[in-house]
Amino acid sequence: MKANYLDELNEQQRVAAEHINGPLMIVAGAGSGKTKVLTTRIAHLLRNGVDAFNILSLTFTNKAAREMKERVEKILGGTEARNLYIGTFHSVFARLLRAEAHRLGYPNDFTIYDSDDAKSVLKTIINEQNLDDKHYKPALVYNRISAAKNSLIGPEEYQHDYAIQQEDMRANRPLNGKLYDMYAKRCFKNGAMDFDDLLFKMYVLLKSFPEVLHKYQHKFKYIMIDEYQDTNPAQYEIIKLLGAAHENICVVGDDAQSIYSFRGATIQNILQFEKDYEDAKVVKLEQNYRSTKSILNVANEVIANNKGQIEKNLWTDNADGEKIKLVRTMTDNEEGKFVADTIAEQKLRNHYANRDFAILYRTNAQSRAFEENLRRKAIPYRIFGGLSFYQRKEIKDFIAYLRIVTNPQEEESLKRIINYPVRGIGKTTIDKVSVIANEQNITFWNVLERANEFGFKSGTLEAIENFVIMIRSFQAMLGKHNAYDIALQVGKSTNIVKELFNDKTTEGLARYENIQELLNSIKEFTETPTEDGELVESEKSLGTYLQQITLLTDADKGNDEDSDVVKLMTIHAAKGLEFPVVFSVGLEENLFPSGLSINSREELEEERRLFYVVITRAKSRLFLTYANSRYRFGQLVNNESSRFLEEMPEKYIDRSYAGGGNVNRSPINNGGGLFGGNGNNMFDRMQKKSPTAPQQPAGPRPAARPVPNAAPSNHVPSPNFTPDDPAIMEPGMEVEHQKFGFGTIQTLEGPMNNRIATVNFPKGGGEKKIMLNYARLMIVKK
DNA sequence: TCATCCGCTGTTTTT
DNA sequence: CAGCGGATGA
Repeated sequence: MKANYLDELNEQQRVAAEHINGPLMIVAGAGSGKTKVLTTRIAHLLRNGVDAFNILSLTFTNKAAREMKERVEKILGGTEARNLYIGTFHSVFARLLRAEAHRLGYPNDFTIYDSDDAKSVLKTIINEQNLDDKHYKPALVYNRISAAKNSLIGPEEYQHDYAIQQEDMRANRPLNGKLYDMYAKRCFKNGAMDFDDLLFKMYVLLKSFPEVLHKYQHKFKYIMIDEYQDTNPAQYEIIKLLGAAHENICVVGDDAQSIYSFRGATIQNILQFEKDYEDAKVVKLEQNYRSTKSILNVANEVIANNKGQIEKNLWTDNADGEKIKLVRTMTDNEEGKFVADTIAEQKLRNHYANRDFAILYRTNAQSRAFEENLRRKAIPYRIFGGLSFYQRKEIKDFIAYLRIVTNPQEEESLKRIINYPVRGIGKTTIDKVSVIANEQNITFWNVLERANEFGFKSGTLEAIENFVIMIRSFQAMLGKHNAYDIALQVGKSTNIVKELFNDKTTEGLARYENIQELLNSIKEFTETPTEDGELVESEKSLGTYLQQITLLTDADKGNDEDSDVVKLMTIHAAKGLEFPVVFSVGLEENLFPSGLSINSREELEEERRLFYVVITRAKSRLFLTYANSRYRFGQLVNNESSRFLEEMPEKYIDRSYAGGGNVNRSPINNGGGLFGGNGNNMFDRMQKKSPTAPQQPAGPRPAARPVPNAAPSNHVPSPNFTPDDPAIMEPGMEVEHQKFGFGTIQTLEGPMNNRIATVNFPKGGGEKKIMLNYARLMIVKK
């Protein structure tokens, strides 16, 4: 261990890192070095005699967990660090449940359902109940169930809770509770837990088995929780139980970055920490080491619009840096083009590498315009999130086989593969098996095993029997062979690999490659040495592998973090990360803030925190972009700029960049040809397209609309019309306006960021007041 | 039983 | 503009 590990910390950081016993809350502002503090604190604990086996550190993402592990290893060296329990809530609990699930009546090799699996089960149940799945949409029902579980409300309680029942009645879905009950029973029968069960069942386990609780209380004497502001009631209660014996709970969080309430997180957990633990020590980390002053000041001012925060004053010693660039484009595609062009430009001009850029958006669907334009410019990029590798059809199909090998009672997967590849067991047969299974109260697999008892047609019976024999042959390999060998055998026996290999279409090829990648990942899994085998004996088993990958998101795939690519992801996915140059895109009403969140103060504040998060991802340069119109549902819709833009202090904003708020030209080529390069600038086109378009010509929504009223003269703008920066305009100059033609500036008034010019247009209707932020003028003669 | 085509419907955010 | 589910015909 490095001797001077505490030396690199500032005073507050050091106070936090040196705290050993008793509850501790670290309020860590964005970029204030909380990971450093956490990792140093772990080192400090060990230095002071705490056993690594007694430390539990919980994070929200695998990425955060991995980073923490790596950094701890750097301080400690690998061997000691290996004994620490560091992981996400979900993965750690899955691991514990793997050792204890039998107590709850689940197989220890229980299957973990991702949300697609869960919705699929729900859909089956809804249909079995003869309910309309257009009304009882699986996704909606799933959300209700998920919310309930995250609040530790079981099916019984759900059905007897008056308020909940009222809500469901009002939504005209009174049977949600019954569906919840049936869903829970079906999952149990399938030997499966969904994501929320990993928390819910963990709680039930600790609550119902005092000896288990005692065991883990004793084991985890020191508990640390990152991103505490994002914990939900289930997580909160589990932590409370686990920590009750020693109360060595250290939570780190930032209420300003709470962005997961849709997942049941409640900001109350962090706000109440001091009340929960009366002797809690509170340390605030207020120095930001990440961003420039401009960026940080904007972030601070924006977040000040939210109520009820923990008081803190985030500051930085860093340089002022450049102003934040605000850029408006006509369409989503132009937005993509602007970003790609600017990345190319910044690379040249400021010697950035691809990896220095991040494009961050509110919804995954926005990625396309950026992808296309980056590809066009041959800029390598990678999208994080979206459809996970493990959600692809061919991968899910293959994994379904593996799941059945370890857990044949799991019906969802069985139905997936029973006729894939096609082996003559169609829908009719599957339905029949389902009905028999329900009637006889046995599993789907049991029916298949005993197919000869149920009068299937001989051809069908034969197909079923062959299927059963094949699955059994895989199962026979368990224990004797590792996960990779079994997977290989599955690929061979089922002909899946060969079939995909022979499919020479582009999609077929891609699918083949994906399967190869899956096989490789399994191989890698079996060949990587285990981290520790303390709680689970066979870490390399197929069962472990399956549980692990379900909890993996696309962002976790591969450790190619160092690869030199531009990163695209949602703002949610970017939390905890930092980039030299950030593009925060799609800053429009109904998109960011989301149209679904603008009706309540709470939700709007969460969107604002999201805006805060995206701003604070940037180290030195930040671009904010929005488009006048973009495709949604295949339809072009007009957008107002985001209300959040109005909350930014004007003095840190540069609207002059490439046609943003003020002037439509690039500082580089001085010609506004950044987009399209057709010499036809955006403002020009917009005016021609819709002179009275409802959207504002530029800038965040102005209080009063400055559009000159009607009677536009038929002035045709000069072909080289390029608006100039209002800052350099002076009375007496001759200028051109797109509609009013040529004129002379009479007076200038108002602050720089909102200058109003009085211009006399001899042919354009005489004297006009022009708000320069919204209507552009080109200087003709000084 | 299976393949193809048409039409509908949906967009937050994630472990 | 997807992607999916349902209907339809072979």
